[in-house]
Amino acid sequence: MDSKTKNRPLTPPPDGGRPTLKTIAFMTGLGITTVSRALKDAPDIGAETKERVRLVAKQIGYQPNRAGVRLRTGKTNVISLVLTLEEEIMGITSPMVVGITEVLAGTPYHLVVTPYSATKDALAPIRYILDTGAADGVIISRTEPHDPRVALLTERGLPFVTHGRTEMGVVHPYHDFDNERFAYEAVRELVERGRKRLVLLEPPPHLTFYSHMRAGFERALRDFQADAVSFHHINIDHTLVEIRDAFETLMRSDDPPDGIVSGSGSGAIALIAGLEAAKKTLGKDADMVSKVPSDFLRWLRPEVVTMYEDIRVAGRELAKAVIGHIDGQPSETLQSLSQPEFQSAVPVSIKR
Amino acid sequence: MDSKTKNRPLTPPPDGGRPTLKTIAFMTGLGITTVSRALKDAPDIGAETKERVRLVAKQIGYQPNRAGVRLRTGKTNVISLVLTLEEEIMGITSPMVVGITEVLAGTPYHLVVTPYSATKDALAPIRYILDTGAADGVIISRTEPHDPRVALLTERGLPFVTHGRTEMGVVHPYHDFDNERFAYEAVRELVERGRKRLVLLEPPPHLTFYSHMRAGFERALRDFQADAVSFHHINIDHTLVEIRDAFETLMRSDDPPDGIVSGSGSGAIALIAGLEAAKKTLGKDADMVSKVPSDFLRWLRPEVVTMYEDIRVAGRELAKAVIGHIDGQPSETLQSLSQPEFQSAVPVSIKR
DNA sequence: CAGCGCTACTGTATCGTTACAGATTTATCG
DNA sequence: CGATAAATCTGTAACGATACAGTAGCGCTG
Repeated sequence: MDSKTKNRPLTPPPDGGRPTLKTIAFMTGLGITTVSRALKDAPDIGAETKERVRLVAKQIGYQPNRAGVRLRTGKTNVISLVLTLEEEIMGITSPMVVGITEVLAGTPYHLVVTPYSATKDALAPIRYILDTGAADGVIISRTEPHDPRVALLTERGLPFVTHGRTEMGVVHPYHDFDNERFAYEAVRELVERGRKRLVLLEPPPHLTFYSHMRAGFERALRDFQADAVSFHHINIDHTLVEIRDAFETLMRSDDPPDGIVSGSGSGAIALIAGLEAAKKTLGKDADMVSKVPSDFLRWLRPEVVTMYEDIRVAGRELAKAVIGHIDGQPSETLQSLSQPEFQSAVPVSIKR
Repeated sequence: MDSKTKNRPLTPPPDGGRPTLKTIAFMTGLGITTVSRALKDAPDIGAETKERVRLVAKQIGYQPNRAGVRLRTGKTNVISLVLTLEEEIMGITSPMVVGITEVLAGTPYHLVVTPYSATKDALAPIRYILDTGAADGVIISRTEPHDPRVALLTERGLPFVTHGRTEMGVVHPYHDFDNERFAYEAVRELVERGRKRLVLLEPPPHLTFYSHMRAGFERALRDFQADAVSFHHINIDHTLVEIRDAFETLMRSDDPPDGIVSGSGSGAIALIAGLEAAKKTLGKDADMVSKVPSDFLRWLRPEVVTMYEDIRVAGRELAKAVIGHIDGQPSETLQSLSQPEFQSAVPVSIKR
C-alpha cells in the first residue's frame, strides 16, 4: 500500500492552505493524475468521473497553482506590455491598459507591465522576456519600419503583437490607427474651410506611422490642391515648449500656414500656444485638425476639429491579437486597422 | 557514485535552454545546494567558493527561475496594482504606472495590473490575490475611511499600501496628497483675488479625501471669511456633461459663485464649459483654482490657477512603501503626504 | 480460452528552487 | 591522542503540476 498509493493521498492535505489537485484527489478518492486530466477534459477519463471532479473542484474553489503549471509546462499565463518610461503628456497608457485588461479579464492571463528607458536599448526588455521566459506573449508599440524587436521576437518564435505596422516583409499581428486616412481627411477638412497653406506636426521619422501620416498628407495636398509649409525639424516627440517656440516662429514668418494638422493631442496644445504667442487667432488666422486620444481638447477648444483615436479599443484589439497568436491563429487574421472618427461637438444637455 | 552524486550533475545540462543552478553546479563541480546557498551569501559557504560561484553565475547570465522560487517559497516577486476599469478622462493611471515601474526596475519585482469593474465588488481582486497568493504586495487607491480592503489585507497579513488614507485606527503604509492643504490654499488664493462666494467641486463623499478637501475648504472659509455656495449634489465622479449642466444652472442662478475650487482637472474642464454656457467669463465673473495631474490646463487656460499633484512621484512613493512593508519596515515609517505645488506660468522660451 | 484491443485509471519522474538534516574535513582542546 | 567543535559542503524531499509509460479490467474474436 505504500508505494502503490503514493499518488492517491489518503491523508487529507494539512489544509488551511488553498486546495490543490491533491485535495481533490483525496476528496474524490481518485489519483492526482486522474484529477489533473479530468479537469482538462482529457479523452481517457470517464464522463461521470469528470463530472464529479469538476463539481468538487468548483465547490472548493480550486484554482491551479500558477507556479506549478509554469514550472512544469513553461506556460506563464502572462502577457507583457512593453512600454517606454517616457510618457506622453496626455497619457496614452491608461486607456490602453484598461482595454487590455478588459479582454484579459475573461482569460487566465495576467498583464505585466515591462518598462524600458527610451534612453537605453529598446531591445533590452524583449531580451529579458525571451531569456527568462517571462511571458507567453508581448505587446509592443512605437513600431519602426524595420523593427529589431519584431525581428527578434519572430526569430525566437515568441507570440507578439505590435501597435503599429512594420515594413519588413514579415507577416505579424498588429493593430494600427489609419494615420494615412487621418491626415488625408484632415487636409480635406481644412481645404473645405478654405485653407491652402498647410502644415503637419508629424511623428518622429523613425516610427512607421510617420510615413503613413505623411503619405496621407501629401496625397491630399495633391488631390485638393493645397501647399505644404515645412515644419520637419519638429515632431510630436519634442517637448511642448520646443513645439510652441518653433511654431510661434513659423507663424511670425512672412508666409505662415493657415491650416494645421496635428499628429498628437498634446502637440496640438503647444501649437495653439505658439499660434497665440504670435498674436494669431485659431479659427480666424488658421484652422486646426488634431488627432486626440481623449475629448478634453474638444471641451476646451471646440474650434479645433478633432479626430478621435480610441486607445481603449486599441488595447482590446491588441490583447485579442496576442492571445490569438498564442493560440496559433494565423497572423494574417490578427491584423486590424481602426479608422479615425470625427468627433461631434460636445454633447448638449437635453434638459435645456 | 550513483546516489552519492545525484545532486552533483556530472552531465552537462542538455543546454540550449537557460542556465539553472544545475548548470552552475556542473561548471563549478559543486553541489546544487551549495550553489544556491553561495548565491544568497549564506554564512556556511566559504568565501572563495562564493566568489567562484558568483563569477560563473554572472558570466553565464544566470537568473533564478521565478516559477521555481515561487513554487518552493511562495515568494512571487510580484506587486499588484489594483485599479478600477473606469478611468478618469485625464488618465491618472499612466504616470502612476510609470512611477511604480521606475522603482521596481531596480528590484526583482514585476508589476501586475489587476483591474476590477467599479460596478462590481472592489473586494473581488483583493480576494483573488489573497486566495491565489498572486502577489507579495498590493497597491490600492480610491481609499475609503472604513475600507474593507484595508481590513481584509491587514487581517490576512498581506503587505499593501494605499493611495489615500483611512480612518480605521489601523496603522498602515500610505501615500496621500494633502487635499486639506490644497483646498485651504485654493480658497486663500481666491479670496486674495477678491472672491467671496466660493464653490467646491468635491470628491465623492464615500472616499476619504472627500472630508480632507472639505475640511480644508471650510477651515479656509472661516479663516478668510468667505461664503460657500452649495454644489453637493455633484462630485468629480459625475460625467463631464453632468458637471457642466449642473454648473451652468448654478451660474445662471440668482446669486452665483465668483470663486471655484475644482478637485479634479477633468472636472475643471466641465466647470469651465458650464460657466461659459451661462455666458460668464473665467477671470472676470469668477476665478478658479484646480488640482491637476498634468499641465495641459495651464497651457490651454492659463487663467485657471493650477496646483499640481505629481502622480508619478506618488507612484514612486507607493512602490517604495509596499516594498518597505514587504521587507518588514514598520508601517509608521512608510507613510507620506505630498504637498500641492502652485504651478508657475508656462515656461517662456529663453531664445526670445 | 488465449490473446487482443479498448476504456479508465494510476505511478513515476520531472520542471528549478530551497529547507533541513546530515556528512566530511580540519582545527582545537583537555 | 581521542573527543569535540567549527567550517564547509552535500543529498533528499518537497512545493504543484503534467508528460509519459504503464496497469487493471472487460469484452470480443478466432
